[in-house]
Amino acid sequence: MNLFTDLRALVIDSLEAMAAEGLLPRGLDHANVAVEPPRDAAHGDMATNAAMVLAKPAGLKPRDIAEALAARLTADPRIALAEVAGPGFLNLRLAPGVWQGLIGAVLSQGTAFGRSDMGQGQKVNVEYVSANPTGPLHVGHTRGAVFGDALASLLDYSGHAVTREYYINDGGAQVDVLARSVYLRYLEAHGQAVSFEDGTYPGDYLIEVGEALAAEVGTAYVDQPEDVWLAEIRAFATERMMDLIRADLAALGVRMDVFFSEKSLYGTGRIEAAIDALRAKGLIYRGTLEPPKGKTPDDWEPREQTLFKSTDHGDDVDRPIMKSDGAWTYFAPDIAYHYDKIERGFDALIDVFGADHGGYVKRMKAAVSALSDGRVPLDIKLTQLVKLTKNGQPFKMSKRAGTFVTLRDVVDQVGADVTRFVMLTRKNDAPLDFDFDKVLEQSKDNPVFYVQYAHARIRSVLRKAAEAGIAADDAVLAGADLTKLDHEAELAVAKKLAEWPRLVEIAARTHEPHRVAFYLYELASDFHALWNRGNEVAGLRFLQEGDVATSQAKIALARAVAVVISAGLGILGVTPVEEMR
RNA sequence: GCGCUGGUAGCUCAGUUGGAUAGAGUACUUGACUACGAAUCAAGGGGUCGGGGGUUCGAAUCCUCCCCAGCGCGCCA
Repeated sequence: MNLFTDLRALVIDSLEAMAAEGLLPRGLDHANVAVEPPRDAAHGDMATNAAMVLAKPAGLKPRDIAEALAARLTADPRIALAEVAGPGFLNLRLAPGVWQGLIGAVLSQGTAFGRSDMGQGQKVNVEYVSANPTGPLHVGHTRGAVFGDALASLLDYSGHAVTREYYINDGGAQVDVLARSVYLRYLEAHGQAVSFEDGTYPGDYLIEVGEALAAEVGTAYVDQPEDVWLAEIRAFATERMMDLIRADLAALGVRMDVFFSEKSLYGTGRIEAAIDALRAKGLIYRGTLEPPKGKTPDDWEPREQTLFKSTDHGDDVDRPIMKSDGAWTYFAPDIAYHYDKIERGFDALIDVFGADHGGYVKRMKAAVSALSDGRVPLDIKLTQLVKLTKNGQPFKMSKRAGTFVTLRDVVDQVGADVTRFVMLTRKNDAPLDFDFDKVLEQSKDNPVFYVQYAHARIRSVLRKAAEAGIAADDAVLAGADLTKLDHEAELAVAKKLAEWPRLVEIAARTHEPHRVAFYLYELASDFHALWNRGNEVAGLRFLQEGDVATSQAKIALARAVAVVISAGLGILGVTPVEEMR
């Protein structure tokens, strides 16, 4: 139930009726007609720009159109008042029954209130995290993980068929480095002294992997050349790292549908097939790239390479897909991977990358555009850095990795729910400050607490109602006499609830789950405001002594707020709390 | 040099396919607990929306040119 789309439909119907009567030209384009909540509540509950949008094509004055439209709209029982304002806005005030009906709808639909069929079952693939399987996840991954996961949930909630996917970079040189690092730990487990040179990974987390390997193969690899053990240890270590990463994700409450191995693309003809698909479109050629202007590398020398003509699909320069030694560049398997997604039949692709991969966006979009002939849109969301602080001081510590703060460090300290919510209190492409003290602070400038507190207060009301013997399960509340909710302070909260389905669609369309977090904060704020007005106006308290019917109506409102908070937190992957501790 | 992402109140940030007088939090000032949880609420001041130009009935939002910051820029993924 989305009141805004309902009312927009009413406006469009009215405009068409006016056209039929000759008040407006026929066949006007209504695409830009909007019905929105006005910024200023004094302007009513909803406003439409219809008259201003249509004035020019209709050759009429905006206010004349608005007057005629107003007269027609007021015939609908939902419209209490329609008045023309400003340059031609039509401000609508809705009948109280509309808002009361909305509360009933929330209670009968539960957290499904706000679900949308906007996606129409479209198959969407959301790829996120995709960290190299060389160690535990760190804070940067945490933000991407939370963002991707919430975005996936949001798309699901708005009617898309979502696949959550992780691309395992197990095909490149970095897993060889991992294998060598584990080999050193393996030797260490056999009592040898080792040192981590040549960029090998010194983190403690590989100690147990080396020990496990030693337990499994004994001394078989000791003093053996690399070609004896590299492939074996690489497979062993990669598997261990993925176990570690899966456990990290689980600790954060992130569950993937698909783990896709880069390695599975090699030696199977799949990369070749993808490149051939591009070649068939005339997009693969041998050529030499110009050096970047203004920044020629010292060791630059012209080199002929196999290139992908990505400039045909919006990129700035063509991109190499094969090294001079004949091996694929990292871009080639990525092309093959996205080709695979396209062939799996997804209608839309989303990749969540760290901001340091920003330079990769255009070529990836070009590849998907080329491979799908422009049919499959690829949106790439970049997540900016997380600046960790504690007491305002830069925070650098890791129990396990030595050099970086891990996902586990964060979750262990503040919990998964707080981590997730805080990570979503910024737009994905803006840097995020994460203060270990602040996020646990119990005050209104901590959104996590503020929203949870509102939910806890509502649960408290329900407990009090139970003590007072007032029936307050959702079925009873949905059937309560909601016409008793007629105070403007109460209706204001109902109006905020009415925005939820609209907010969901906007957030889903823009791929911006942070909007959910901000909405929840606003909803909580409206609820806290109503709560406090009960201090002065006894009639606004949720429990009305000796008046079960009125109490039930007011509890219904509170419960509806809790339902929407639960729905929103559900999208963010956060569990609503019963009480604050 | 080019590209991407940002620049909004002292500080941290929102801002709806372009909509009315640009909003929160914080900080500062002042008020509200015989109350369903005052961990909350109410009120006040605080702005060249980085700058110029353009499109539009209307621009923080779209176009263009500059300034500043972060990131990236041919065989690393």
